Amino acid sequence: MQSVAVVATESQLGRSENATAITRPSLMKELARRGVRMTAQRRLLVGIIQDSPRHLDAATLLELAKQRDPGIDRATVYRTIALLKERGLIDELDLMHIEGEKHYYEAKTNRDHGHMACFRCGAIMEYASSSFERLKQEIAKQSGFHIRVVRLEVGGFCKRCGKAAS
Amino acid sequence: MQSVAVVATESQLGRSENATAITRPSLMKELARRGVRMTAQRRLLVGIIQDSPRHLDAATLLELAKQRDPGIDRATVYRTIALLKERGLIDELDLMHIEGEKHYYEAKTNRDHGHMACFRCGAIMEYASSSFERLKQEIAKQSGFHIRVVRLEVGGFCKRCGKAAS
DNA sequence: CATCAAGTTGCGACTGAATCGCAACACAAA
DNA sequence: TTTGTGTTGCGATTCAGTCGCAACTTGATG
Repeated sequence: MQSVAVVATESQLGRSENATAITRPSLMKELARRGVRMTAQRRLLVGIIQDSPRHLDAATLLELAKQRDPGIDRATVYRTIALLKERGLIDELDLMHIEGEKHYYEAKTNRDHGHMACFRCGAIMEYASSSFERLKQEIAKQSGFHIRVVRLEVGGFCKRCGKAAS
Repeated sequence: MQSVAVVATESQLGRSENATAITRPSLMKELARRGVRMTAQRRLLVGIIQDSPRHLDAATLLELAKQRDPGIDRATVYRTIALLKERGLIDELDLMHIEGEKHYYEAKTNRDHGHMACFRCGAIMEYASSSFERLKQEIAKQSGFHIRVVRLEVGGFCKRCGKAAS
């Protein structure tokens, strides 16, 4: 049995060619479709999340948003994150708390993927594979659990840092 | 290809019979073996973690410890948790933040396992399987990543609650 | 078994993420 | 345009976790 994996650094996600491409459906359209009231602030925040090549934490998202709307408030950022999370449009990550206790967010992709965080250099890599999909199905089947969100995080040392350490 | 899984509720962990038993090596002995200085506080905290059938958060651990040593301090609890975490003797969980932002801890078992959290009833189930082991190995092999910790968390609805909802 | 340096504890002050109630405001349906 | 409902900004607040420091333990050593 072979499995095809997608291993990507943050900025490469979606450009991998050895497996099903990873894509992000439009958050804005999804919200409109579901009849969620759109405000200038939400459009701004959702746009930033959608277009970000990095995993954003709430404080960074606020900073980026302030560059375009200096009046935007922290509470609005948290409320918008909660909105997107409840509706399953973004995923929340801890990235193994590699840098403090904050949470990171990313627009949900068509394929679930895990995150590997290097304790030494801080690199974040994403990993999607058919084995991961199979594991999810197995969990659902064997336990009768109805899966809504999956979070797979791996901490350790990346190839480079693993070598450097030994 | 078949995989043998261990599905267990919190209190059943380790009593499953359809797969490799899940066991917890003695934290106390491990610490002694590694030459870590033992104090009354550490012995108390480590004992509580080791024997707990539940996943403990820092505040609960502090409460339990205070029943036997009222003078014990929050900072000591956090410092002991950090000590055990650094040495890879306990795992840190979020349990999908099903109840606030706190972290939960459990003594590391001989087998990695994921946690399923039911958004409706709050039940926590553990899941270990050979597919999970295979996925870990695949990740390590394909990306050259040296895995230290793995966290697999699944949020959704348990069998009961899934039925009740529909 | 007394000594003592190094490691650990308790304390209180502090940080930083996240939440809340409320009055002012904006959206979109009519 | 109007209007009611949902959203925002603000400031105060909560809550988990951290830190510096003086007092105290531990366990290695003679």
